[in-house]
Amino acid sequence: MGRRKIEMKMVRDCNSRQVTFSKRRNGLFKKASELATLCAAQVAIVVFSPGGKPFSFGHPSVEAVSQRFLNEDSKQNPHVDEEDGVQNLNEELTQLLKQLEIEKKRGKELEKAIADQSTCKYKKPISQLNEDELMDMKTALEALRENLKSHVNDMEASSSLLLLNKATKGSDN
Amino acid sequence: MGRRKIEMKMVRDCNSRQVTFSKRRNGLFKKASELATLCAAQVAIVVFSPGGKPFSFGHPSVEAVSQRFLNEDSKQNPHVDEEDGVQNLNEELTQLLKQLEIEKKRGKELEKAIADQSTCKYKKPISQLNEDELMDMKTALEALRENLKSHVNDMEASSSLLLLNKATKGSDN
DNA sequence: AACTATTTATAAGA
DNA sequence: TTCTTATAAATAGTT
Repeated sequence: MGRRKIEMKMVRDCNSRQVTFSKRRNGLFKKASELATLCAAQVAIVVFSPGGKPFSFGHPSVEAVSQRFLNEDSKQNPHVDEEDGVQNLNEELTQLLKQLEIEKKRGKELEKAIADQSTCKYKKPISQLNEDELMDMKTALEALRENLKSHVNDMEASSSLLLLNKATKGSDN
Repeated sequence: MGRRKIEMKMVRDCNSRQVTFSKRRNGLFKKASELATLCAAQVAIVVFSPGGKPFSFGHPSVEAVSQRFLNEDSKQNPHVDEEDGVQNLNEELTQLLKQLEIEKKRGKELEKAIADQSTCKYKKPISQLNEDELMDMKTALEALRENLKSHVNDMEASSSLLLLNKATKGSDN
């Protein structure tokens, strides 16, 4: 979003990557702040820079939001308004299908990354890889994990939908 | 950022607030995703809507990033040198491998849970939902499960590869 | 859920 | 690093 459109791939140059990180981290935190203000929402963000340095944003605080999130998680009950059953279902389903589209796209890149690894591009010991090679490997692994994570999220959403069904169904049974 | 500039105060109208929340939440998560991709950064976001409904984004996962954040916190060891390439990257990889295991485990549990629920749920159509919705949902679920399987396989392969590398590296470190 | 008129974010460059 | 600026992207209000 600037002088040129950039590809959505890891920025190669170490310096540029750091600059991009700083700028975009600021942007992200600003957006989060606005979301919290405009919508009276609670937001928590934790980011690790490529070098492993932690940054965080929280409204009202990272800790408060985290705790609430963990509590909800242990409740096991998605708690959705029964009146809006179908409506919510549609929205969640739409969201879910959107995610699937994104994942399919990302899947292509993933295959490529895996292929690269398998074809002994990285058979050297890790300690002998140069920085770029390490970043490649790290990115490939993260992409892999991100891909699974998305599917896990999808499945969680589906799980919620199923629970919702159960609740809705229960009301007229 | 649209037809007009808006004041940075809570949106009064309940409906508008919900719309704004949805739009901006999507925007925030997209930005987070881009930051992760472009900069090889780890990001976790948790948001509660004005209605109290939780949403989250994580790369590689909310849990992984949170854990790492909490670890760093307890270590009270903020000595991270952004320029220290290989050493840090090795640590990153170790971290990622740990997280990989967590995700794999989690994914399998979810798969089982979904399987249990879906066999129970789809024996009978739910009266409040129309046929299209049900079909979509079923299709989505089936696709998701297949995708998860293949990606878990990918991850296992990749994980083995990296472990092999690490073992090799151990001998000369 | 789409569509634009605008505002905002930001990639390059200084 | 911080500022500038041309351009891409996000989004507020609208349909």
